[in-house]
Amino acid sequence: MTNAPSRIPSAERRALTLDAATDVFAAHGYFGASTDQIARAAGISQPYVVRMFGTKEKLFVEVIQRSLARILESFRLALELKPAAPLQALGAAYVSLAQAEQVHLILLQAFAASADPVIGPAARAGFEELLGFLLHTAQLSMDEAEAFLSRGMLINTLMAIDLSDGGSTDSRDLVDRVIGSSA
Amino acid sequence: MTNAPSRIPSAERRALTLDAATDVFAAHGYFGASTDQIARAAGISQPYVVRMFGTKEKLFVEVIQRSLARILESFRLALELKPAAPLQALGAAYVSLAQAEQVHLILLQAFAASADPVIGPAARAGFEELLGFLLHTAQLSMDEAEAFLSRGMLINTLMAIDLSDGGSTDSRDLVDRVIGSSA
DNA sequence: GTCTATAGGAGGATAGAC
DNA sequence: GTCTATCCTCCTATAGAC
Repeated sequence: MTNAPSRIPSAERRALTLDAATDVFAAHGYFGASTDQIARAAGISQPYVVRMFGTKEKLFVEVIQRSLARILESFRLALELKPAAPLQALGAAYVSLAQAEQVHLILLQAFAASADPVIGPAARAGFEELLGFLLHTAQLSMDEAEAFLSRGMLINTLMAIDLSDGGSTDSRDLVDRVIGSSA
Repeated sequence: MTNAPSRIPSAERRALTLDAATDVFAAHGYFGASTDQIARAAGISQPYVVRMFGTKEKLFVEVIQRSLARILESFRLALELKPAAPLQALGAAYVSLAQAEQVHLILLQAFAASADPVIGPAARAGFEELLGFLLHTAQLSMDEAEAFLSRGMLINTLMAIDLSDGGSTDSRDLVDRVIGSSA
C-alpha cells in the first residue's frame, strides 16, 4: 500500500494552508504559533509550509490580509442586503463572520504583534482600510465609526478570553448584550 | 576595579524586574518576549530572572496581576477625586495610566495569550474583576460599563498599533477623539 | 508538488560557584 | 543575592531526493 502524498493544485493547497494557519495563529498568536503546528493542521510537512510562503512572517501577513478581505467582503454584502440600517447590518455580519472563521482573533493577534517591523505596518494598514471603508463606503459618521469599532474591539476581547464559560453572572450578561444581541 | 553585582533587597529587585518585564511583555507579548530581553532591561542576568519567578509564565501572570491592581487603584482614586462624573474620571485615569505605564498593552497581550492554560484563567479573572469593580464599586449601569469597556478596548488597540504616526487624516481624527479627548 | 533529513540558532531552565 | 556555564528542547529555514 503506497502512501503517496496527495497531490493537489497549488492554489487550493495555499488556500487550505491559509485556513490552517488562520486557526493556529488565532489561537496562539504570531510568536506562539509554530510552522509545525500549522503544517500538522494542514496535513502537510513543516518545510512545505515554509516553502510555500517563504517565511512564517510572510505567511502571517497573508493571513491578516486575507482575513481583512473577508471582513470587507462580508461588510459589502451586508450593506447591499440591508442598506437602511448599516450599523446593525455590519455588526451582525462581523459577529457571524467571527464565529464562522477566526477573523476577529487574527485582528487581535495582529494588533498584539504590532511591534514587529513587518507585522506592525500590515496591522496598521488593515485598520486604516477598515476605517476608510466605514467612513467612505458605508458612509458612517465619525461618531458611528468610533462606536462601531469600539464595540468590535470589545467583541474581539470577549471572544478571545471566552468569557461565556464559567464566568460570573455579570460576565454572562455582558457577553449576551455584546455578542448575543447581534448574532 | 572590582565590578561586583549591586546587591539590593529582594523586594526592590522584584519590583524593578516586574517593571522591566512589563515593558518587554507589553511590546512583544508573552511568547515574543524572552527572559533574556527582560533580564537585560532589568540589568541582571537571565537565570536570575527565572530564579526569582520560577518560570516565565509565572512572571507574566504576576505582571498581569500587578497591572490590574494599578488600574483598580487609580480608578479608586479617580472616583474619590471626582465622584460627580465617574465615567469621565475613570476614562481619564485609564488613559493617563496607560501612557505612563504600559498597563493597556499588558491587558491586550494577556487577552491575546488567553489560549494558554495558565494565562487564560488569569486574563479572565482580571477582566471579571474589572467588570465587577465598574458595576459594583463605581456603580455604573451595565450600559455604562459596556460603553466604558468598549472604549477601553479601542484605546488599547489604537495605542498598540501606534496609529498616530504616519496615518491618514481619518486615523488621526479617530485617535484624537478617543485618546486625546480624555488625556 | 511534496517529502525526509538536518543545519543552525534561540530560548527556558538547572547546577553550582561566589 | 547574583553570576557564569551549560544543557536540552524547540523551531525556522535550507538542501536535496522523489
